[in-house]
Amino acid sequence: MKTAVAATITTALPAQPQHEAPRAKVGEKKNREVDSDARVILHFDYDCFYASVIENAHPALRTRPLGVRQKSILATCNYAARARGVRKLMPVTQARAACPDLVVVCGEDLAPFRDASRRLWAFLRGAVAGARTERLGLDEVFLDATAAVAYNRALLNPNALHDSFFHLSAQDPERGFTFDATRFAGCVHPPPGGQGEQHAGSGAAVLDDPVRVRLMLASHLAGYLRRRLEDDFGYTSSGGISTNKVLAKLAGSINKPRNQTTLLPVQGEITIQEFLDAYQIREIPGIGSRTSSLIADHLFPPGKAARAGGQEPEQQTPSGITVRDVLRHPDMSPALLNRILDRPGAERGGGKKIWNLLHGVDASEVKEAGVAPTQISVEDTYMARPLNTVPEVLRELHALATSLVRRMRLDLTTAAEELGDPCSAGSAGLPPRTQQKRRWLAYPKTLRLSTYAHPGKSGSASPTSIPSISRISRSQPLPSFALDLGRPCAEVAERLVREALLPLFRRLHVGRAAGWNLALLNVCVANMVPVATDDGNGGGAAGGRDISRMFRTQGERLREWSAWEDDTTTATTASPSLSPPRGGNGIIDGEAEDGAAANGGSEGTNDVEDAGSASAGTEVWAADDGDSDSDVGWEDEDGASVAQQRCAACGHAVPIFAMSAHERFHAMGD
DNA sequence: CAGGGTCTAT
DNA sequence: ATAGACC
Repeated sequence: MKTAVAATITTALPAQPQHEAPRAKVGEKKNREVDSDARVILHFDYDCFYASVIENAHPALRTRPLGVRQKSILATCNYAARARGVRKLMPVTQARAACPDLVVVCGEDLAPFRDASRRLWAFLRGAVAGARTERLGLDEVFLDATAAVAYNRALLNPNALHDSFFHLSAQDPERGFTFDATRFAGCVHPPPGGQGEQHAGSGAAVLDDPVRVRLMLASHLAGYLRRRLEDDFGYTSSGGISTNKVLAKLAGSINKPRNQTTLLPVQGEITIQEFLDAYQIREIPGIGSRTSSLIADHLFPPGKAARAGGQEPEQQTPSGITVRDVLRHPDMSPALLNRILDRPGAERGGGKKIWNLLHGVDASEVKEAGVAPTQISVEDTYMARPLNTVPEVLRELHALATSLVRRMRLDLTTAAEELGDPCSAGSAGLPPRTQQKRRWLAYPKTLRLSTYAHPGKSGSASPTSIPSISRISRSQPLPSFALDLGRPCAEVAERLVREALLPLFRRLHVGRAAGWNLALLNVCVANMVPVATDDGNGGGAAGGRDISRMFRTQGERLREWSAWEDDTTTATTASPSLSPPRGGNGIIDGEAEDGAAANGGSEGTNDVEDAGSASAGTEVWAADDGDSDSDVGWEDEDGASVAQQRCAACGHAVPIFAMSAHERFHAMGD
């Protein structure tokens, strides 16, 4: 049946062009590596992610200006706060000055963010058969939808474009959504209407340009996925749709909160290049601060004439140098960039890579990440009061080691499914009180300790531009007792400190017995070795995702889509609900405790005082927990109210989609 | 500045 | 094994 549907529609369509000629590209004659527009890449960026996680756990905060604090700065803030002048990375004091009733929540424990990120990612990776997904940090995801888009393009019926159906799986024809193929979903850049552009509405005319059709289809896919992220999980996002990663990401930033943009490369380089030209080079993903300043310094040597903008000698940070400035520079070429960027440790084809990025060319693939991380690290900074004595260092090492061991157990183990033991068949109710048996998915071979000395004190370096003399590290094999699941985290951690971390510390700081002025400690495990499993593929890196490889070649994609193995198992097991075995606090408690803790001394005080005297902080928490309702009703865009449930634990009214997140926070606090 | 994380080059 | 660059 399923195949019948597909086959019918397929044969009703004219055969696909065997190969679409790649557009001519900058530097095409030199090099074949320039990417054709063959791919379709989506980029998702969850709007102010940390703040959204907090809001989902405490919906009453949604309507209030909210900032998420890490140490003394705001890691992020919601849009209500931004409307009142609060910005990302703004010092807390400054933010409070700008917005006195700002609600500030501590975001130093990343566990809730990590958890939310993983669930959203699990959804995205299971949503589109044959797609590969890559996570960038906690709040961004790339999705290579080339195969799915090709499949759906072949199924398009030119006579019923308004009533199209996007298939998310070739196996299950029911899985998908309807859409209007005569238009794009969301915004398009450059905006329609310019140049000699046809209006998109005119029937099959739209189908003429293959790249355009693919991106149109992809825009609907992105729109659908974003809607589900919002409706099912409570997370709004910004989406970018284009033909490679760098363009997709840039596209997504054009229309920021809760919107999406499809970047059309179709009018040839001119459009794309004009679009890119105005960006400061630092804003191009893949061009970091180091590269930017090397280029800026070369083009406009410091101490010489002012720049095009005629600005004052600003910080060298944003540099003001635009893509156009670089590309218009006399003699500019990949080779010149290579020379500019050449330094010990520099990437080999570095100049060419930057050159390509500046032209919107990016051949890098969307890398499907493994289930297990390749590295786990835990760190804390001590800018306000650097560490100088052995007892201080020991105390911090112990704290770090404890959370490291906890993280290892959380992220590197999985519930052990006893293969020959169907005892656990009644799995709905786990055996009460018994520890869930866990098994290592992968284990780290290496333990590393890094430190870095306070820049301002005694170790004089120019604090502004060069963070060069920063981290130093030593590593050694991870002792095997670290993998002992039978002992409490704290016990393992203690032994780890004594037998491994302290020796590493001595190796790092030979000579001085004290007085290191340490502003940072980082403990890390790395070099993960996948543990073999019975299911045929190693539990680690690429496990189980090889199948997506099958969809890469154009010629075979249809057949492969039809041959797609049932992916429902992967989809459902992809969202592991590891119950957090943490004894920690909810975020709110964490904030209160943070302020009261003896630990920091310096930065906690502000929060406590503010919370106590200034109305904002505590009031909200109190109202949030106890008083069930001054609650502003939940409304969606049109003002219709959103279905809510009462939380059994706290009685708070919570939108249904947010309930699971809300409950998790209770679970963590208890 | 924060707290992580990934990849690359020696 | 260690550092650097990017996010």
